[in-house]
Amino acid sequence: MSRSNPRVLNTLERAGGFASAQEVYRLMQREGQSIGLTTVYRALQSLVNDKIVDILRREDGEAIYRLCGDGHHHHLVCKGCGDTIEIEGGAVEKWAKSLAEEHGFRDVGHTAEIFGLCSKC
Amino acid sequence: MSRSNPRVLNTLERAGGFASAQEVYRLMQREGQSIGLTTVYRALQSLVNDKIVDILRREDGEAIYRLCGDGHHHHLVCKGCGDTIEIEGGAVEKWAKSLAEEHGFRDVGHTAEIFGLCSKC
DNA sequence: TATGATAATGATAATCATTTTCATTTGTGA
DNA sequence: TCACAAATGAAAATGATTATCATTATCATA
Repeated sequence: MSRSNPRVLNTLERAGGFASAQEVYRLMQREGQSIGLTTVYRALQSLVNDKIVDILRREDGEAIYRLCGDGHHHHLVCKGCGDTIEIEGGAVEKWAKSLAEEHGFRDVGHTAEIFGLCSKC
Repeated sequence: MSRSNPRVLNTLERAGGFASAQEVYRLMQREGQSIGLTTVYRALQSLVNDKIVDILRREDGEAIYRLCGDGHHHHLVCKGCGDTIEIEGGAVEKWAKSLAEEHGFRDVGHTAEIFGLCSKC
């Protein structure tokens, strides 16, 4: 029942490990890969089940899938052109962990994104 | 131009200060209040602009509106029961601001939420 | 009190991401 | 080759949110 289509995973990787289902689909289309939107959704969902990717939300509620595992990082996103810069967030990691422990939370994750207008926009 | 309809705010309060637009609308309907869905959305959006309520997301992406006190803060949310704790994020504020400036971004905002399982769940 | 400008309202239609349905294709083992 | 289960994807359904646009309420002023 492993629907973790390798082409989808590969595309997500090449997208910087950070993209929505629609974006993965459009990217594959543009590259001439033949795939259906449904399959993209199913593959991504399967990757989430297998804990290979993480799911979080954009400001408008659209789901974005993120390769998780070792290199945990955050993003600086331009609201104008959508350009994204990956950044390290050491301070945030510690902040999140200590606060969660302080309140007796376990199995803790966090999201932290910065958005604004880049110099070009 | 203040569209912060007081009936909507009042309903959100009575809903425990934590509900989606659809829920606020359905609640008002059930109570026999005559109001349109559009107005509910506009009123909630206006309350967000006025920083009277906060917007965050359910796991399925639906927006939930949340009465908040003054001041910018973040949330520690339980994935099990939905219980939410408001927290200060001094470290995060500085982190976001300095990183954004470093990359030449302006008009900057950020999100930072921590989620996990609380001690009860 | 009329009048008119402006803001507020809400029914309806449009949008957009996501999920369901279902028929078809593909892979695999007998 | 045959049969059968899993995978695929086109198209329709769903559900939240937003845009349109005509109508209605407000309110200052003539």
